Amino acid sequence: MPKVGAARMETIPVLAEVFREHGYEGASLPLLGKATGLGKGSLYNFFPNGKEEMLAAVLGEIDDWFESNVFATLRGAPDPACAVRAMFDSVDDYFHSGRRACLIGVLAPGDARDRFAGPVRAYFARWVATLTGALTRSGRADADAAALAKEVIAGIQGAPILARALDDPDAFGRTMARLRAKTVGPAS
Amino acid sequence: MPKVGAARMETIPVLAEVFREHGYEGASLPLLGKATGLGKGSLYNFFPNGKEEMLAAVLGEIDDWFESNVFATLRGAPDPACAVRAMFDSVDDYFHSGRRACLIGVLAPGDARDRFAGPVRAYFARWVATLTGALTRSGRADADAAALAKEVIAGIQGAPILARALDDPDAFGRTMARLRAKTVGPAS
DNA sequence: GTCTATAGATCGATAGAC
DNA sequence: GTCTATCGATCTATAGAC
Repeated sequence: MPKVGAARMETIPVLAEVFREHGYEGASLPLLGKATGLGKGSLYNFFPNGKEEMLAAVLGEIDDWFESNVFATLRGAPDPACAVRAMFDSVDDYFHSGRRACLIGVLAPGDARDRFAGPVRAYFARWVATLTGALTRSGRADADAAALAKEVIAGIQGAPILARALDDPDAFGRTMARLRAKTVGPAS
Repeated sequence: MPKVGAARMETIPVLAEVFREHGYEGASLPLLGKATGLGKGSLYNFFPNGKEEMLAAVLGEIDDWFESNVFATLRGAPDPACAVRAMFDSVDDYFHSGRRACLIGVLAPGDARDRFAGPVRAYFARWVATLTGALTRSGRADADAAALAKEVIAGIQGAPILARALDDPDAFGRTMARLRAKTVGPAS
């Protein structure tokens, strides 16, 4: 049962950035403490199970953010094409226009992959399903919608990797624009 | 100056798989030793600078592999569209049809990113440049070719992430097929 | 060239003062 | 609730026997 509390909640985005920039193994407790301004004692007070619980809290918050800002709109919007456009805007915002690394990609290796495979898989499965649904309602055939959804999400995952490797955030924006145009036409 | 030798060269692909599966921080010397069947002494004999030199050797071999199997063909082939199709075949082979993680994505976080940013950037820049060239020669306008190249490479980076997260290698193959069709038409 | 032993540093986690 | 002190484990890297 996770603890709740304003102080604890405020640390989660800070912890998230450390995991993003250093990976799970690389995010040491001194590093996490320095970023949050808390000592180890305080961190263990908020997260009794240590790093594993910190990352779980981070993933939970990411999940909530996407549920509120992306999935809910994709599912419920009266105009599915408009919802997909909003998804691209939210994603661009989330990845800081290509300057922010993808936490999920960072969790790919190591123990973290094994321990968090379930939540990560659920997150992507939900994204694929809701995007496929919106594309279907916007008039695409089922099989085409599913394949396009996966292609778009793969592109969204790969674009920050390429943009950061090239040190060219613009590469992210242009790839997003192309994916958007391919799914629901040019930006509204 | 890197050492050379058959025994050293044979360890490099093994080291590569460990880095892929565990990341740079997670690939401990006991793990690397277990995978190669060598003790720490032997590893340091081959790679006096330790893990950093091991990863440099791995990246160098990946670079050579792409240079020989992908970039050279993209640059020199008389039929550029055919060369792009060959690129997709090579990439599918390289990523073991979506079951293999991308080492570059794994290096995104941590010290490894800072230390190897130069080679990683050069690798992607070369890929973008050679693919853009081939697409241009196949008849696309310069700006379109450059943007499409980045979109394709971003998709190639993201597809293994999605496929592995969903535990669905087929998602990789289908995304590759869509990207291929978009650039040079359906498989020959 | 390959091994074992070990140094020196850092890690995650705990205990206990305040 | 936040801190410091500290434990035991693990890590990278080195030294030296064979």
